[in-house]
Amino acid sequence: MTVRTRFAPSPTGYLHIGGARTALFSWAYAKKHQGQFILRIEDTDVARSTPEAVQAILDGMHWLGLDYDEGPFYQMQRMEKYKQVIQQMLEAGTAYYCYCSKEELDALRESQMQAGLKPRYDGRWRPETGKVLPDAPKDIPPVVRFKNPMAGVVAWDDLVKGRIEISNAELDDLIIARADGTPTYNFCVVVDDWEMGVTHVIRGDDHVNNTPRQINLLKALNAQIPQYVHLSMILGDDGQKLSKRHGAVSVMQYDEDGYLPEAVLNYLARLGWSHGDDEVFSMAQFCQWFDLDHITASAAQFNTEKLNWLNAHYIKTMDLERLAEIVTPRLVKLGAAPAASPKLMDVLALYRERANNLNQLAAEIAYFYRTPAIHQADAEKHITEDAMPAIRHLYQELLSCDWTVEAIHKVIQETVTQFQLKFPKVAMPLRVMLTGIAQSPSIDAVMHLMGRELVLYRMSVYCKI
RNA sequence: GUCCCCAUCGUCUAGAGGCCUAGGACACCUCCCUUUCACGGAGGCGACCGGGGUUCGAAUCCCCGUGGGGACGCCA
Repeated sequence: MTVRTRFAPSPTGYLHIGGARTALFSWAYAKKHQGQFILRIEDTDVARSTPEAVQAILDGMHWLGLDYDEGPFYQMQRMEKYKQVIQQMLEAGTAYYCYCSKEELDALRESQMQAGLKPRYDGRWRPETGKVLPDAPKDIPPVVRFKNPMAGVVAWDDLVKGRIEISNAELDDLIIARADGTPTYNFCVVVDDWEMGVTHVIRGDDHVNNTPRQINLLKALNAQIPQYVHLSMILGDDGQKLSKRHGAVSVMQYDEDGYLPEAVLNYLARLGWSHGDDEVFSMAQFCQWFDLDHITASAAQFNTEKLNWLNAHYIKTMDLERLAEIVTPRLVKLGAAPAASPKLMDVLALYRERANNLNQLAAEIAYFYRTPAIHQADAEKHITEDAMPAIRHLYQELLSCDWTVEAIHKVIQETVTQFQLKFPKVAMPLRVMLTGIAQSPSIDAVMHLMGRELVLYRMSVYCKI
């Protein structure tokens, strides 16, 4: 039997980091077993679902490169199927109409909570042999409830958490169709997973409580029960639960913040899963290695610093041409359109090991393509009167020396020697004049990249020549 | 409240009863490299939640406790 997994987000917000990891694991598991990965949009909550959220999820998946073999399927487009199954269940007696009003149910829940009980539907409209049901009120449109077994336990061997058993006494008759006829989440999931032949349900562990209900539903439909894989949640950097109000950001925000998708993916892959001591690996490698046995059952705290490290690693090692492509728009945003000279790829080759995100990288090289912003404190500290004679001399020498890193270095060295200074005494003011700040790669390499004309121009501003 | 889940360095984790004096990675600290900042290299700091069992032997298995989390919707 081929493996079929799915990612089934509800379009009520963007794709966040937890959802992304769930999608990644589902995707990888399908890839690993040459199976299919299905994308299904669970949009039955019409009030909260939006087309913008659908697009945001699609964008997030695309940015991460999580491609799907089937879908996206939209549950709202599958209404006929659901209604058909509900009708069958009604006829088979595995579901029934319930005429309780919302107010009635709220009151019931309230009183049960008061009494210290688990709030549950009390089965007042559940048909039972020998039981007399009240007359159906004409003014209340009924919901449809599933007739959950009263006795026994539901059990499954969760591929992450191990065996989980829940007593049916803990469960109540859940609503599978609202008063307006639209089916509800647990029911749609069951019908879809069944019909789409999903073999492994990989999802967040906030769904473990839904699993026994879904299994009962599946059994009532005589459907095959899939394997369940419940992933524990991802906590924020501060150890707190991620929520819309607190720290849960769109994966697209990572793009905006200068992260590479391969870094985010690699980071996520290692969050809650491991392969010995391996930390850095490609998605191709991940798909070969990925297994359910090494998924952690406990919650994992997100660590931005480790993500930064991975991001830096990928910036340092990725294809230069692609790096240039990605950095260009970020430079433009800073008002520094990359020009013909110096070649962006050459600049990046020298600078990329210094940055751990793309925005920072763009900001660091911007002065090649626009006037540098002079850092006042650095300027005051390094561009001092006693350094100026040497700088002026150097300016003259640079007018005509060979324009190679070695030649430039030699000229600076000779100047330093001639004026009996330490190397930094000349290099630091030079650095600030050319770049605006006191940190840069090797100054001769920077000058070489910058070109004679620009170097002399920026020096001249200070040399009063 | 009821049910369910979880528990190794600050963080992500390795660990399937002896290989554990508990390994790796991020972060942090020191040193080296160096012309500044980085990168890189070499070291260092640092953990099995507590208590009982089982066993010749427990981070690993069992029980209890504690702590954390989740679920209890005509949301998904």
